[in-house]
Amino acid sequence: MATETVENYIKAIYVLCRESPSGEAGVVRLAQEVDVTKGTATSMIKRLAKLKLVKAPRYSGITLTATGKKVALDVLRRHRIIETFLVSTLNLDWADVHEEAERLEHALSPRTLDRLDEFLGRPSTDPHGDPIPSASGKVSELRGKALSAYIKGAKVEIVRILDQDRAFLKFVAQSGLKPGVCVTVQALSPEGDSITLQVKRGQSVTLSSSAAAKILARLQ
Amino acid sequence: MATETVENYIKAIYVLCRESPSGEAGVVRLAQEVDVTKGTATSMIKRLAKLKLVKAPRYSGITLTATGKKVALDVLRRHRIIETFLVSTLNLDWADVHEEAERLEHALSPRTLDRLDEFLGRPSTDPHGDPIPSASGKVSELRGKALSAYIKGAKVEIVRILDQDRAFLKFVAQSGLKPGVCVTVQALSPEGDSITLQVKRGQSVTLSSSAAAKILARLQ
DNA sequence: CAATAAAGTTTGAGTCGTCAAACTTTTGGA
DNA sequence: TCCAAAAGTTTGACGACTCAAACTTTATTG
Repeated sequence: MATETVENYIKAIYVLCRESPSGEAGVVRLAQEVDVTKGTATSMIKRLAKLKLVKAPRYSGITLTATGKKVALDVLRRHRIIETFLVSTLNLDWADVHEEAERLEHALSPRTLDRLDEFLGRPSTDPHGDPIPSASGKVSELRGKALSAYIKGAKVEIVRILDQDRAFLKFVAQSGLKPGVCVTVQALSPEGDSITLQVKRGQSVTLSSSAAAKILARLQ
Repeated sequence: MATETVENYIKAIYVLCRESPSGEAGVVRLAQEVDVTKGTATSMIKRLAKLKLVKAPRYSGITLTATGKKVALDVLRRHRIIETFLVSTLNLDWADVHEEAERLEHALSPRTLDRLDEFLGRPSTDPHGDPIPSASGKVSELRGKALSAYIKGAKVEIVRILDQDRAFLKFVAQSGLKPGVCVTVQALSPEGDSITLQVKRGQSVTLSSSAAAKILARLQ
């Protein structure tokens, strides 16, 4: 069984690979993500390579092996089920649950996880709209385009927020932009680099396009 | 903040002190409890003493300081609330939840714990009948005498099982002796060193008196 | 294309928690 | 009372994880 630290590295590598266009993770970003120095990250990567969880040619990008990917999806599944529980059952704040799940995800047996999943009604996404991998390790990474990609007048449903940063989530929630909410694109300002949304009658929000890029939505 | 390992040692010391007539814990028993060698236990005790969590004069008994006791009760509170959740909400087996709670208890923030406690309706005991310390660190260790202390014909209610061993709990549950259940003492056999209980009409169980000593009950 | 910045690696050292094995102190009978 | 067994301690070593700082390789850009 992978140690807690190993699981955290693997999860971070998975996320970084998703984010990067090349599909590879870098040492410096990884070190940031798991909050260690780059030297530490390098030496851990060596261990992960020895464990056959990652492929990491010297001075080159890091990728997960099939085994590594399995571990990552398993951790992610645990993480997202826990987040769902914390929000929908314990009514914890949407923006606060990430750190909490971060700790709990390593302490849950498969059996308890399954019971929790059952209790929650086998949800397919977590409160941020992130898809929950199946027990067998499948994820549907589809659904939605960035808000910034829609045209004026488009009526869309928010489906996912691509950022776990507390401050950002707090802002998003305050603006009423949780997954499931429907909004209309009211104005696009390429000069101002911003987008204005109507959330409800009489309530509208303006987002920078970098913020809008981290919010996925789909038509209607 | 105390590390996970430290918390485990403190919890074990607390439990051992309760059990022992002298109110002190010994190194060998402690080592058994946390599953390390006695040398390891000794060196950890030194660290705990440096942290002012225990008092441990050389070659003598271990006791918790006031701070240590606070830590112990805090861990115990987390442990027991989690056990309650696992049994009453997730319907996990009574006998299985101890190990699970053992891992989860270290990963729960105070806020989440409080929400969980609230969700469960602020229970005063866990599924084994063990009292849940209050958030401020109070426990009511009262309630009940060992089954073996009652006389023939006594009608009693099971209130607590003093053993977390899976096999024992499994047996106890199978016999229908969970906390809350009422039984009648049918026979006492000092020669056979056993006690026979009537659980329901037509169903009775015989326990060794050592087993009966680990089951607490109260009259009527 | 050279020089410098950025990315990545290595080295030496430290902490935490652990073990096995040798050792010392305490204790409970014969 | 004495002495083995039990309880407790010490020692030296190791694995997991970390850091700081020196170092090497790759990327960037003027």
